Amino acid sequence: MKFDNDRIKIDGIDKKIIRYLMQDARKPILEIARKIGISGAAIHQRLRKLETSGLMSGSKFVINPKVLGYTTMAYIGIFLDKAMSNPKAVKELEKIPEVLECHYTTGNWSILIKVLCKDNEHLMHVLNKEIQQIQGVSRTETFISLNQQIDRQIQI
Amino acid sequence: MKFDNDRIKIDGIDKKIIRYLMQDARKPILEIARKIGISGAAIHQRLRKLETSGLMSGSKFVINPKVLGYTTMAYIGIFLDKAMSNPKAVKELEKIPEVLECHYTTGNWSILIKVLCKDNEHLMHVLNKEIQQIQGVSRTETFISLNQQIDRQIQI
DNA sequence: GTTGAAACACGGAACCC
DNA sequence: GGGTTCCGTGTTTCAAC
Repeated sequence: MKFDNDRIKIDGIDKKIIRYLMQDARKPILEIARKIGISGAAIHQRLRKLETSGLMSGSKFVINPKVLGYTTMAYIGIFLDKAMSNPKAVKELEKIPEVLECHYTTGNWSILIKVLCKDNEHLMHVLNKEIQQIQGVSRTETFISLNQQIDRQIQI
Repeated sequence: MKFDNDRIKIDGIDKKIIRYLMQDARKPILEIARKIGISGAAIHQRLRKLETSGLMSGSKFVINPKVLGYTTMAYIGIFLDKAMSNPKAVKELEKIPEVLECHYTTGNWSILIKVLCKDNEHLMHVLNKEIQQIQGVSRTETFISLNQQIDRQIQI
């Protein structure tokens, strides 16, 4: 990736704006303007600057998977055969909707993924019928998240 | 957590609305209305229903940590002494801003965390000077993410 | 940085099917 | 229950200062 600037100047006002929008992306800009004490147009200009700089890469509506019945989160370390081309495995993992994250990692495994399933049975299915079926996957290690205590973005 | 309904009915229109807002929380509702082909007020009503149901738990502005120089992501498995009360360790982890996620997990470790650092030196500091200093932490295993290939929410 | 103004979006009320 | 239109209020997004 390439950005306009690898060194972006962010002053205290920028930080305040970002902090407000990081916790609620739909917060009206005018409301933030009133709280900070500058005009809405000024915030608008700063936001445009932050967007073109690449720092703000968009906004997401966060949904609560528990309401949909997704209560079982797990991390799975995947061992791949040496012969297997890793990108091919990632392409297959991408097709599995339960896979939320996928990392190439140092250490024991080739790949570490995060999956979200409805229950243990669902997880079992994803493991045996989806992940283990991918060509090149030799072995997996599963760590079920019993309870997620922290979930946040980097602080500004 | 308790919700109005554990079984929420979500029809095709709801799904479309959610999908639009999941990729851009600031997308104007009227714009979505035009694309779907119903009135803005109808979308507004559906959104209120989805919000009270607990499914939409808010919106977040996503920032790109790379622009701030945070390029090293890692997962760290933490072994805790049996004597240690885990919640106390989590409280200490919460104070470390580089810690983005924290899970109690099944398997080898007591806790699995995700950290985001500027570089390996920074990660080293967090490991040795922050995490290892927490009372009850006996040993850690670190897996550096060389490349994150997938990062998404659950599909609707 | 500000103001001002036009265009637009939001969110309620009243209503229809 | 859903959907619609109408409308006052508030917000976004310009340009000009």
